Amino acid sequence: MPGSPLRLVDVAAHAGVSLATASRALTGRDGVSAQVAAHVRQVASELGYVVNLHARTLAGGSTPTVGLIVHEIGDPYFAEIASGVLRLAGAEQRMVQICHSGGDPEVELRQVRMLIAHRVGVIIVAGSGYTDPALQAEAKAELAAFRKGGGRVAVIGRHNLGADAVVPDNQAGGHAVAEHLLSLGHRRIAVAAGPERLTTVADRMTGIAGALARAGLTSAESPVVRSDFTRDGGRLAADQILQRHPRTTAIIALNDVMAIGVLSALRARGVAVPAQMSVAGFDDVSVAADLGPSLTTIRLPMAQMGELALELALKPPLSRLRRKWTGHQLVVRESTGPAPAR
Amino acid sequence: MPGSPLRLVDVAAHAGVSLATASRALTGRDGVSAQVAAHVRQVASELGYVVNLHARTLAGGSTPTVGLIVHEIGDPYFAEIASGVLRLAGAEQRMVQICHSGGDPEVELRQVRMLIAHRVGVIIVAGSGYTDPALQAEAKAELAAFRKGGGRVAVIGRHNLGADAVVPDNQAGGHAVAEHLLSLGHRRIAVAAGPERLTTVADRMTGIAGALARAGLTSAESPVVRSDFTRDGGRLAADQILQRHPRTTAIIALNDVMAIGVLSALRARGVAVPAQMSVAGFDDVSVAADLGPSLTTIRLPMAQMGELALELALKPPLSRLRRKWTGHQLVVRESTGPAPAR
DNA sequence: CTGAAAGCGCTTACAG
DNA sequence: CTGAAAGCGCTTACAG
Repeated sequence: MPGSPLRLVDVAAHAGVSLATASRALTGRDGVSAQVAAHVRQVASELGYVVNLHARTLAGGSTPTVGLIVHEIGDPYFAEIASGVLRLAGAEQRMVQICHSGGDPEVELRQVRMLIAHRVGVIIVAGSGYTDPALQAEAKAELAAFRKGGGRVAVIGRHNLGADAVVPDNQAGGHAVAEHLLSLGHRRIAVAAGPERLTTVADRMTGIAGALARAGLTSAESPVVRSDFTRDGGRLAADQILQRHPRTTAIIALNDVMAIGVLSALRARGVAVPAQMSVAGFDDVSVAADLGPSLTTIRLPMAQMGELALELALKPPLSRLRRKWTGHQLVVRESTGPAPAR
Repeated sequence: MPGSPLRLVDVAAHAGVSLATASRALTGRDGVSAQVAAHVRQVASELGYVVNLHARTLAGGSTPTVGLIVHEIGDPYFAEIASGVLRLAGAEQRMVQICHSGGDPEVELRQVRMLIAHRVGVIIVAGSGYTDPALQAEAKAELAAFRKGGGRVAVIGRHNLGADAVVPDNQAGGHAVAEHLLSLGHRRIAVAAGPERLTTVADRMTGIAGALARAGLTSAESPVVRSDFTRDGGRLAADQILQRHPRTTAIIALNDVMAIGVLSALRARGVAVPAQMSVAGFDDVSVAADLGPSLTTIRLPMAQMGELALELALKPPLSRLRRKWTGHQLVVRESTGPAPAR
């Protein structure tokens, strides 16, 4: 029965109450007797009434729509986060608008503005923050105004956005992978890193560098090669490491997608993993277990992080900022092994 | 400068024209001189004006928002399709609302209704159709009414939804994988299939069955094991094949995600791929090349399919239905090899 | 607790 | 080509 959608007046008429009363009943406002409210809701659901979101929003009601900003939805890290957000949003009867930032603070700002202009009720920024707070200063100001107007915000990662945050265990995770490789006897450990400006990269590096320094490795023994946070970036980084740091016996890629690129480059060059070179990643995207060889990595609960972020945003705001740490877990698989004897 | 958003009246005042003229200028309606229109647009962009979508939609204007229904965004097949949709939508200044159907026709119907109730302008249904048209009859009726009201619809896959469609080359692709395995000398080829009611499954099966029958394989030599269209489904199917059809030398999984599960189960059981068992998938998700062993599969251009679907939906509707075939490509990698000698 | 009325920011006939 | 006015379907002060 896909007829022309019925309006709140229709529901009101059926229920024998005024438009105002019907509105109050359905929005859960008080100012209606519980009986009348229940009756109206009953009638509405029997009629299959669905509020016109645009009318509601225009009239100043709250908007249930969630805006989610990711770097790139085709990246499994973000796809899994989005999956968590969608799951919870579905249960809460909320729609989710997803947009790409490409990991570019300017695009991110544009998307934030777009979402605000479209009057979403909730904004979730996933993906890394930027080590230079200036890069997010404008977005922070926009979001502050948005919150003042009743909007809700949560971020995933260490951002400078002044919002409740789900914070991945990046530093501790970095420490853990590095310790793992050291314990296998590696003393020449290279890092395939993503862009320097990302806090995710910086934090993981901090954890790794701390562990390596404590073990007495010099910077010549633990070179860092910068590249993109993508599969191709991983390939490039691996090639550079092989060329410039030929004594390397282990590579830590700062995320799994890069690690996949690293493995691919090593295979192309005929370098056996882990016999000649150990490789570790970060995130534990769902395919990590199925790679050839399966990937040792740090597990982060991406889908849960997405749910948690939405949950945070939906809670009544506190005067102080909330911060939820995700925890992490070292998952040892085939791609890491003892350092080759020399 | 995140102040309170400015309205069209403000732009009109700045430009020295009436509200109506400003509206016509910005929506591209005619009834304004080109000069005035250009001036208004200039002023609007200088002021950073962004239309209030809800007011526009309520007033009867067209809604730029795109609704995208996928089975599950965490599945790389859908993540890659979504990536294509988001890319084009971004270029067209459109927001995309994504929701999960879980591959369940009832949920799909509910989501279609939700999107219509939320007055999106475009609906894209990705994921397989259902072999039983009755399962989509209601959704088809809803979408027909939606289109009559000016809404635009496109689907990806062979649906019974009466809409323009991007149709993956499922049957021809199925034929091609089967031929590939036959050419390698396999005569005991099992299929790890997804749910029977999905047209994607049916079409891929048809292609495979045709090739196998032409080669003279009996149904005992080419058993079909049904399971979920997931990694776990693939594991289960592989275990069953090993148990009940021990002479099998090749397994075709009806999508890559299942193939990943098959590879995983075979590894757990110590079955060498491709020495003892060849494995092929379907889709060529981006990790297929990096699995251990890398996966022979049929490549479908997922991201492009997403773009194409949105492109179709955005074109002026034709009286007849449009149908775009995707093409396919057999990608041979390490997971398939000659049938083992007996 | 309930209802009549104003108003949210647009678009679109309707006049000129 | 341009403008004044009605109306989209809600919510929310404002009266009662």
